[in-house]
Amino acid sequence: MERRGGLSPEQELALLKTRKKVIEAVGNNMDLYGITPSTGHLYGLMFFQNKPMTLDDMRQAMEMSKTSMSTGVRTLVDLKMVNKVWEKGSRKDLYEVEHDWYQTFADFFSIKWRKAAEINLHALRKSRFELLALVEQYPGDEELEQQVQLDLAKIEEAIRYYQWLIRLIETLESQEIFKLVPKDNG
Amino acid sequence: MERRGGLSPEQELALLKTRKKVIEAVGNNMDLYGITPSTGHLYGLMFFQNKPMTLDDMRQAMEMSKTSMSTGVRTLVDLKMVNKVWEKGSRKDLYEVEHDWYQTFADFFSIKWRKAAEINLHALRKSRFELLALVEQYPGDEELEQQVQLDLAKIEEAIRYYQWLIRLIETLESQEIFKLVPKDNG
DNA sequence: TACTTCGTACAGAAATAACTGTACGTACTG
DNA sequence: CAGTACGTACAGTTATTTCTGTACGAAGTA
Repeated sequence: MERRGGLSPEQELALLKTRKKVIEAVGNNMDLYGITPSTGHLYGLMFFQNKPMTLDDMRQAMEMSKTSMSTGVRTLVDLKMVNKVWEKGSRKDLYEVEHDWYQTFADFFSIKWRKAAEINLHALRKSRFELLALVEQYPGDEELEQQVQLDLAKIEEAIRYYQWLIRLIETLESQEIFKLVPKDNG
Repeated sequence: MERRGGLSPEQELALLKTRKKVIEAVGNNMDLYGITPSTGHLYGLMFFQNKPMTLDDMRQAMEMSKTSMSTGVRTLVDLKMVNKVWEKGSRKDLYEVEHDWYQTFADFFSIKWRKAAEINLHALRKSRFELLALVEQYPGDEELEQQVQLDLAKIEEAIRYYQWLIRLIETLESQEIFKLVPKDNG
């Protein structure tokens, strides 16, 4: 029986077929991370690779341009889903997936959600300040005060929410979340 | 001083200007929820509305087609970010935002992330089953067993991760998360 | 029953995002 | 010092998504 890479063709085929289904399932749901389908597919491909990949490896496996691989892998590196690794003697950049998915999840929130929360929090606080100033500008104007109060109540509540969200993200960043929701199914 | 809706033009302008900045900040970051910018903007608009809106109200305020409002609001309703409300006497459908943002956050994970986690978990378990069957099909083939073992280890770890993720989402769904990460900044 | 009004399905147009090939800067190699 | 290999910026093309106008079914009204 002819063997390639230690496996018979049927065995290799069965392995690849099984991988493919997982790659597709995982890749399809990666839009939650704001990733395009093809970058998701690239990630899935790298997931089963047992050694770091170069851009040319990816290009060949994905049958796409090297430019696309470059931008796709950059997206994944920015999200810390993939790490750039060093191997002596190689001039090419090497990449491999971060296999700690708990960490990947935490990093995603740390990078994307935290940033959004901070931007919104800043806008809300500025808005609160401006509304309070507006009321002070027209002392005794009850109609104004009433209108402003409606907006202020919403803004205050939103501020509380974002503060909570940031605290939640911090429990992810500090690994404290695993004390609250343990990894093992105890 | 001329008054419209109880406020002077300058006051109204100041209020709208302040609102606009919040709407933009919030709307811009809504891509995290997989929502288009214009649907995000629609959400921001509705957020400051003090009464339920009809599709025609939205069309007018957004200066867009009614069809777009219909699809946009449907997206928001599907995500439970906006609720359809009933008002006697009105033939038109009325919508208002869900102001409990903690709930909105929890619903989002319940709807989107949980679904993705379950799909992936299913694919992974099926894959695990197939790989174990493959090994059984070729008893004593150490090379195969070794190769399969590499994939299996990754799959097992991924399964553990998704199980954890689903448990985390369940703490959101059950409000238990607020015991772990309290709303109030104690 | 005929006449409105409402929301949305659907097809085409407009806008946006993804992908490719070329070109170029950087860094090794001989 | 050429000469080569590498990664990516950039502009143009292709593909996808978003948005619009028309059309139509459902439900209310006279």
